[in-house]
Amino acid sequence: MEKTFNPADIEQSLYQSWEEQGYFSPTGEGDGYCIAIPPPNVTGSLHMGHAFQQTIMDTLIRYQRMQGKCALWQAGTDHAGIATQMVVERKIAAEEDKTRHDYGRDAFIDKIWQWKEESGGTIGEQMRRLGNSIDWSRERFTMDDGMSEAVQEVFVRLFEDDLIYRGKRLVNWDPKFHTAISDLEVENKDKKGHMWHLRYPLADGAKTAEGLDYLVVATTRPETMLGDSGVAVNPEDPRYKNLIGKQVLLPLVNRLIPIVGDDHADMEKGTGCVKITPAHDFNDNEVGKRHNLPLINILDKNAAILTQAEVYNTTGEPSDAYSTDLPSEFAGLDRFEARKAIVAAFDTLGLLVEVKEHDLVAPYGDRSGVIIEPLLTDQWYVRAAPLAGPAVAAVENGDIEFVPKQYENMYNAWMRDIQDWCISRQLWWGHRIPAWYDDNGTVYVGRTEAEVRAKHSIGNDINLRQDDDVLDTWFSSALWTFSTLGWPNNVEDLKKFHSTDVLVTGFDIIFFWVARMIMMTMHFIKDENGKPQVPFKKVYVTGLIRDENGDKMSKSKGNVVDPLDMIDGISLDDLLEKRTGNMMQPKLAAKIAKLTKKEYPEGIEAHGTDALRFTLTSVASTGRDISWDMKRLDGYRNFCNKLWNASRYVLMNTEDQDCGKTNSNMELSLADRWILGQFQQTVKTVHEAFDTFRFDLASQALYEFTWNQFCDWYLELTKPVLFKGNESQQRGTRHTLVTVLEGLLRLMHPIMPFITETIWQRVVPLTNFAKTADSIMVQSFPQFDASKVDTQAIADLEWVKQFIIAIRNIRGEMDIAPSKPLPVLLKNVNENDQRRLDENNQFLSALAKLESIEVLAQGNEGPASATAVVGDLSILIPMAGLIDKNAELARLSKAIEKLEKDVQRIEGKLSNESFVSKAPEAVIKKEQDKLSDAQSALTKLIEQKAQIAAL
RNA sequence: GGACGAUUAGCUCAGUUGGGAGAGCACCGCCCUUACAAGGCGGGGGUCACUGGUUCAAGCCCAGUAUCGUCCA
Repeated sequence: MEKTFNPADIEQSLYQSWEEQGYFSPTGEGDGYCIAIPPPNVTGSLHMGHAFQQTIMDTLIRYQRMQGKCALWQAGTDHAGIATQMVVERKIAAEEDKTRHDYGRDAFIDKIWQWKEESGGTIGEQMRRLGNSIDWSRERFTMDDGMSEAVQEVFVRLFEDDLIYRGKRLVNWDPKFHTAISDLEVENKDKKGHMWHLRYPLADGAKTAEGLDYLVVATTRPETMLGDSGVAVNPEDPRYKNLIGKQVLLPLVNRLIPIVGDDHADMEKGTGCVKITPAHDFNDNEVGKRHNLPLINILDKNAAILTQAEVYNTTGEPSDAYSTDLPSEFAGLDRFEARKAIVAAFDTLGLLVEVKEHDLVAPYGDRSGVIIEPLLTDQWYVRAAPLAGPAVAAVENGDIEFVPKQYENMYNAWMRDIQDWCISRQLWWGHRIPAWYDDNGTVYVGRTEAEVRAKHSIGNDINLRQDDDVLDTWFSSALWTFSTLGWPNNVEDLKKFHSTDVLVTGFDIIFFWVARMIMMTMHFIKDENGKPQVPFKKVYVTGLIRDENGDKMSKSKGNVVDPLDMIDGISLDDLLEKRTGNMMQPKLAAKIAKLTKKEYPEGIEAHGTDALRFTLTSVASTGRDISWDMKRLDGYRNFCNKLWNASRYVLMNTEDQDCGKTNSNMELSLADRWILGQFQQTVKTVHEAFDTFRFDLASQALYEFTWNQFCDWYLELTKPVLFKGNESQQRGTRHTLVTVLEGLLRLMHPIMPFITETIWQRVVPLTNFAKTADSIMVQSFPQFDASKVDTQAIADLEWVKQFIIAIRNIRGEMDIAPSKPLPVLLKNVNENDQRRLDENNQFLSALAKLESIEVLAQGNEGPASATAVVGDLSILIPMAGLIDKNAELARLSKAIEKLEKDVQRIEGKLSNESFVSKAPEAVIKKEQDKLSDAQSALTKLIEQKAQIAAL
């Protein structure tokens, strides 16, 4: 073996061979166990969130596979409507200077498929680098034939069940992408803006209570006044209530619009008068509905002012309630240009009362980054409320469980007042809506045009045109668990693997995806008794991985760390290029470069996949966010190296030697019996941790055992046996070495697949382990065996450790070279001590580096010595020529002080009457034992100090 | 404004029916001891955000305050 662990040498070839051997396929004899991956965006590349969640999924899958389950990790990607369309649009713009319209819809879609063939596999390749044991033969894509069929089927059935409808509604319109988006895709951000106070003259000589012939409305969006169809005042407002039913003459457009009384107008706020623009504001839309105000649309799909307005009644039918004329000077102006122009026009007319600074909340498209415009359009909706009922119940009754539990609150809160889901998108890339219109605009829904014609007896002479729109990508994602398993055609896998067992995901998509999957799945997938099936039994919610300062990682901040760069390493220059290469703004690039140089002056070293995975599991505690710490990754890389070298030691001492595989004539040392027991405890802890999704505790237990028990103590304890023991002792220890290491590797494998496989291949032939195939990943997972926990051995070895540590402590504090063998004298040796001494002389001498051990006769105080206490036993190291008197006095004083504090504290506790009378007996006993131990040690040290002081 | 979460060593974080404050990294001292210097041995370091309450006993339970974060309005 190499002297240092070099992950790059082993990872890729190992992965390839696993994949070729078909080890990722569900072949186990046991029950089905399935995890459906949250499908990454097909245009995406691997980020830390993926690495985090996928490490957890792979750990779970590998664990369950080794537990004998028929384990399937179902993977794939989603088609990411907007994102993918944009990528390809940018590509044809750059390469051919063409737009998608130059191509036309069909040719453009061909172009996207072509792009997908060439570049859609990127993230899959990256996922392989993580060691993910995904059954790639079952990889799915939300636009593939089977899934498209599922989408179509679901749409049609929901429509037939009256759970999908079409309507002209106000939607969140993205003026950059020219599509509607759902509520969830809107981010509301605080922003500094203005509040304009505009004067609206009253019509027909009406006057306010104060005798004014105008109203003043306050608005943050003056440009929308072109679409006003009313003014609202509070019905209780003494200033204006007499005006309800009267009209104002809308300036610039000279439109007579009514004054209505509505609670929406807040007397305390602004001027108390609110202009109502039902076609461009969600609140106004509600007010308009209540008062039957027409909707006047004044914006086109770019959010620029129309030449002619569109007027509709409240049911969305075209209306001639108002003229469609608009002032020509604003036509074609972008909404923000129009704002300036309209404010200027009001000013000119003397109708601008005042402009105030105002904090407002503006809606932004989460992908486009532009301000969303409420716009009146025809869209398709899923009726959410009926679907939400069973979905809420499933979480309530425990069919679905969130881990950690508190996320159930978040889920419930959202589900309680769930809004209908706008599912149509004005894009080309996606599942085209299976709806057709005749020339009268009547809509027919069906799987194909032929089906529609047949069902509704529409002859071929009648023209039918399919809806141009596609479905929201999340619509297909909502079917993920069952459509990937073959629904609606093949139900075999569905039987075996559905409901899936765990969903591992981030809290940020609980609404987008988790909730919708639950609703859709429960509506469509029923068990043999007709009971709705849940898509997954558990939802393990992870936190976000943030940068070292706790900031969210984002490209524009330039603080993104690529997991592959942690695996392979990257130079500073390459990292700078990666972070600033495609920046539009040079200023930002300079800032990012500076930050990067500061954070990673030497770039990033290679750490390997196993170290990355171990780091990720070790920070996976309870669903909270994680500030990424590169130092921790370094630490776990060192851990890999430690394991590597420990294995190197084991192999050096066992390969080509008799490890007791056939010869059972062997003697186990105390250390052997001890480490076997410690290993069992670790097995137990790891099981418990995995079963409760506490990957951090699993990692911690593995780390603690491997480094602090196996390496620091056990391997050292094998040296005296291997170097000086007899045949059967050596055989026993070799046997234990390979047995424990082999088991440990299997125990660690779910978290660290590569290093464990590599070492295991070398170790397993030396053991009696009956392997079932030629890879660690399909072997059985270690099971806890209480019979192998030898409590006597554990107690004895703890004593041995205490003894050794006591001497090392004196060595360390007294600056005695580790190479200097020490003579040791012992006082107060009881029977048990004597037995332990006799049995472990060799261990003690070797690990504490002793020249001799001598038990002093009763009453013999011994020479002036440095002293330590283990139980009743006093350990003396003669000072002569070795130890400075004052140094030893200082050391003793320190130890005495510490003990005195302990004694004082415990005495205080025990002398407290109410403690003694009320605390459980076990607790009191423990305190009493602690006290007598401390007192006894204290007495010994005080005596010792006096003796030395007297010298 | 409402809900939830967080606040523990210099940093990143554990702390599971309330009963001895922990880990990794960083820090200090000694050591190239035949698995490992990406190492070994030893050591220092915390008013568990604050205030009050319950209890024999509070990092943990309760109430309030502060700061930060997230979601919702």
